[in-house]
Amino acid sequence: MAPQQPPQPLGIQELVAVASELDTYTITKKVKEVLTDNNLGQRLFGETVLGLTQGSVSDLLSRPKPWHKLSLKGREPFVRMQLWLNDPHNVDKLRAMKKMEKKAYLKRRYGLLSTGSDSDSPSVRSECVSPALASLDLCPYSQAKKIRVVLGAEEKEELRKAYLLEPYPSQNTIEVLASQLHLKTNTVINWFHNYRSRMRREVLMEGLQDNDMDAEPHSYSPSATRSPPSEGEDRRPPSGHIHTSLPHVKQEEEGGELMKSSRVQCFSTAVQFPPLKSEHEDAMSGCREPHLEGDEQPGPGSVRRRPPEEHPVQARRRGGGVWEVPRGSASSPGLMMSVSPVPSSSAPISPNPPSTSTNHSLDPGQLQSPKVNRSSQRRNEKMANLNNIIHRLERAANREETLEWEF
DNA sequence: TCCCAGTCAATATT
DNA sequence: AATATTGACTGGGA
Repeated sequence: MAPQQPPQPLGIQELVAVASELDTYTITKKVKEVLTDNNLGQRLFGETVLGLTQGSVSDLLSRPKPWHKLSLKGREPFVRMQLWLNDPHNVDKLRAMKKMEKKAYLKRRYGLLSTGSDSDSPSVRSECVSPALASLDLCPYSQAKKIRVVLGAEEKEELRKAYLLEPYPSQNTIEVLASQLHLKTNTVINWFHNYRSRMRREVLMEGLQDNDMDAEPHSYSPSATRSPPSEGEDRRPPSGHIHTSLPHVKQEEEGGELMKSSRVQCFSTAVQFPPLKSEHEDAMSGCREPHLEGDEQPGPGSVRRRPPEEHPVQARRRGGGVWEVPRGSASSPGLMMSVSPVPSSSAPISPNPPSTSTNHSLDPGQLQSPKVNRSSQRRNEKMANLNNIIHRLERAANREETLEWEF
């Protein structure tokens, strides 16, 4: 479908490699803003621009990891986002794409041609009958949707407790847990992997935002126990430097630059990364400003449908359609994302050897290192503020309907 | 073989 | 309908 999407030969990777530090938080914030403002969904954006599925996009947008904590691969989506933000026609293209999808959908739906059967809208094609009974598989292709294991609240609670005691359970512990909870050992293993990983990220997020952001409680586990991974973590606050505000999407920036290297040609040459520091503020200048503005905006939904489903994943996977702005004219080899003098710790990830320490177990619940203190203090202030507002609202409301205001 | 970062994709929530 | 959550997988590194 994608209009002109020559697979986008790798190139991003090169870009990523030379990209200077990007402020992932600001980027995602901006992206969310643009998407909601224009009524564009994550699915469309993800599949078209990032080559990722909706769930991944949601995850990425809501809890971006700081640049220096990302691996090369992890940086890719952010580079794409930045590229997209810099593309003056980003929204138009996405809209066009949306329109095309809709058209295609209608076509299928009402058989304006295609192989009739309107029955296909959402994922039909799985005449394979119910995933459940109806034969375990049989269906040549569809391996009967894999049934998703859903851990019960109780099980999760147990696992969490176990995690607090042993973030890195031994094979034996795992076995015990598995049998105790009646789960497959793999499920337990996966759970620990996922939990550790998400917990880690959660902590990163705290350090990152904390600054602006509203007092939204973004806690990983809905229910109780939250345990900040006590790992050594060298976490640093936000990706510190980097200007706080991205240039408004469509704003021309000065110089043209682009890479025209034979294979990187796929990128909109006109685009360029934001004026990342470079200039003079070089090294540390950081500190984001307290800018906070409302982000998020309820974007009333609109047309949307399920993907045509070619092949679930594969289809788009392949750079399915990453923007590319032909325009090869005026180009100057420079990449733009200035490879700032200080690639910051070029190291993608900070290895924090978990293994070594066994003393992970501490009651995460409370103890917080000074670093966390600052943020929690801030949070408390915000909380207090919110409570205050709520309180006043309540009082105001009470004047009218006393009852309904039970919180 | 173990861990992790990234993702997918089925479900849950909004 | 759109977005968020989360168990399972994949590919890399040590």
